[in-house]
Amino acid sequence: MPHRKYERIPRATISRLAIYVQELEGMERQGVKVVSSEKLAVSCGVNPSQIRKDLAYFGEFGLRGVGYHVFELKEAIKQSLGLDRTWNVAVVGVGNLGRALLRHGVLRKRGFIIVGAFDCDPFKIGEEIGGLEVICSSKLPEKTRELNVEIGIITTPAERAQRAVNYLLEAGIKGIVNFAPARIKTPPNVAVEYVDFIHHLFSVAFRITQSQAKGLI
Amino acid sequence: MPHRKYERIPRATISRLAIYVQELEGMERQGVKVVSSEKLAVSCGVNPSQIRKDLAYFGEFGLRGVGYHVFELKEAIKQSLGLDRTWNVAVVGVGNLGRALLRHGVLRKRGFIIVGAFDCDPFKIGEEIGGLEVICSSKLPEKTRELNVEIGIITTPAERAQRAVNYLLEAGIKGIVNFAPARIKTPPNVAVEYVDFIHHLFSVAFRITQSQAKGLI
DNA sequence: AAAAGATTGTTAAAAATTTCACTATGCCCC
DNA sequence: GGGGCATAGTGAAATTTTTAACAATCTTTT
Ligand SMILES: NC(=O)c1ccc[n+]([C@@H]2O[C@H](COP(=O)([O-])OP(=O)(O)OC[C@H]3O[C@@H](n4cnc5c(N)ncnc54)[C@H](O)[C@@H]3O)[C@@H](O)[C@H]2O)c1
Ligand SMILES: NC(=O)c1ccc[n+]([C@@H]2O[C@H](COP(=O)([O-])OP(=O)(O)OC[C@H]3O[C@@H](n4cnc5c(N)ncnc54)[C@H](O)[C@@H]3O)[C@@H](O)[C@H]2O)c1
Repeated sequence: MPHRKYERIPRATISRLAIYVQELEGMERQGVKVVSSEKLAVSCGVNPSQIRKDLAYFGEFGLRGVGYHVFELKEAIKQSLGLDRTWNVAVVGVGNLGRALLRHGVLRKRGFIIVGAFDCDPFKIGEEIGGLEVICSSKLPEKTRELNVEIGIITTPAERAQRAVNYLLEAGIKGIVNFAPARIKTPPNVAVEYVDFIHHLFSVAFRITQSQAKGLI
Repeated sequence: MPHRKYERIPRATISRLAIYVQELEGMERQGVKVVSSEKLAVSCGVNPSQIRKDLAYFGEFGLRGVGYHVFELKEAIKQSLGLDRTWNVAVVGVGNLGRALLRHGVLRKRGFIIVGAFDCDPFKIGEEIGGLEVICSSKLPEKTRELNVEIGIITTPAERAQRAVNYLLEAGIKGIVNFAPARIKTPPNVAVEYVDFIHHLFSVAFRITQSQAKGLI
């Protein structure tokens, strides 16, 4: 079957593919060699058809009557997502969260190399964190280009997010992951994702409230 | 119109309501008193009908011909989400990320009070961070009940997440926000949310790859 | 006080996504 | 090598979610 390259791929599919990769890696560590859509579905908490459908957007990776080879499927998904290469990223805002990111190894392990760390606080500039020197954010456009940054990670306070984004846009950034709790304005050709952990707390609080309300009725 | 309390409310609606609150707070700071669904939609990046529909799940908050009163709408949404009260939360895993959360004021400002910080590392136990003493995670069930924790935040490494969750479940926790990149098993009456920032990086990488591929064709 | 203008709440239509059901295909055992 | 079993891939159906359209109603103007 030809790969459906021209079909629009649901956002939800991409986020599930990331979950599949995660679970496949777990299985790999446990020495599992082959897995069925049924089994993978259970461990990802989704419907088996959903998995098969999601994969069908990119090709055929399974063996009928058998299942999927864990390692191969993981590699195939990663390749489909564009993760069979490394990506240069920059962190803008070296506060509590920015530091946590710089110190955390998981990014590099996943192929996202932090090549720049920027802050506007003179006390932070020059400091070394996770093997990187903090650079003045006035040098953002220049350095972003120089370091060949493709993705920017915003960890400034909310009210500074747009300014930081503007600097990145100036340098022709292609994608942004925004941790600041503020919507940002970007041209349509820039991929933006929001990591909004407060929203998840809201959601949990709501669901608890709701299930308690239901219990009372 | 009666509130549609018995209708199932889409997950996506809840997450948008959180965005509305965010933007309404921004408008409030700028002194905006009244806003139309049209204007709010622009600043949230959604469709105006979507906003009116989302709000309709909970009641009527607007004034035809006028719009919504910013402060009142914000309060009404927060009340609908169960945020018109405080929630006791506990952080499990006081590493880079756990520390960032403990030091960050935004949680408290939103009504989520961190009442407990747990870690299994003997070198961390007893340390004071953000005004809280780090407690040994073996005391989790006991302390969780004692402190009346309702929501647990998991910031342990992925392979420890399930263990931490089990402790929380033992204590009858109602909701969990999991930052560790691992799916966790919980009974259906526990609300679980995943904050998976790597997924957002994956998504950005994919969208960049895709738009570049499109450009080449 | 009526008419015009604006904008909500709501119903209907459209679009997107998920799930189901079935067909095709591969492996294993006899 | 053929039959039975398992499971991927896929087209259709069901469901959910989003968008559009419009009647209801509030404010402002004349
Ligand atoms: N701390 C957390 O656990 C956490 C969790 C989720 C989201 N967030 C969000 O992430 C953001 C950062 O949180 P934090 O706790 O690290 O805050 P922080 O105040 O510790 O750090 C913010 C940093 O951004 C820098 N900064 C400000 N304006 C800048 C600019 N224009 N260019 C470059 N750097 C600039 C500041 O100097 C500071 O170092 C906030 O928006 C916060 O809401 C934080
Ligand atoms: N650092 C980041 O920026 C970042 C961002 C997103 C997600 N994460 C995820 O968050 C988690 C924590 O990241 P981190 O950088 O803080 O790691 P870390 O190694 O700095 O901290 C983990 C902490 O958990 C503690 N711990 C381990 N097992 C425990 C248990 N059973 N009970 C209680 N505490 C336990 C450890 O002692 C350690 O203090 C990881 O799963 C990571 O993938 C981190």
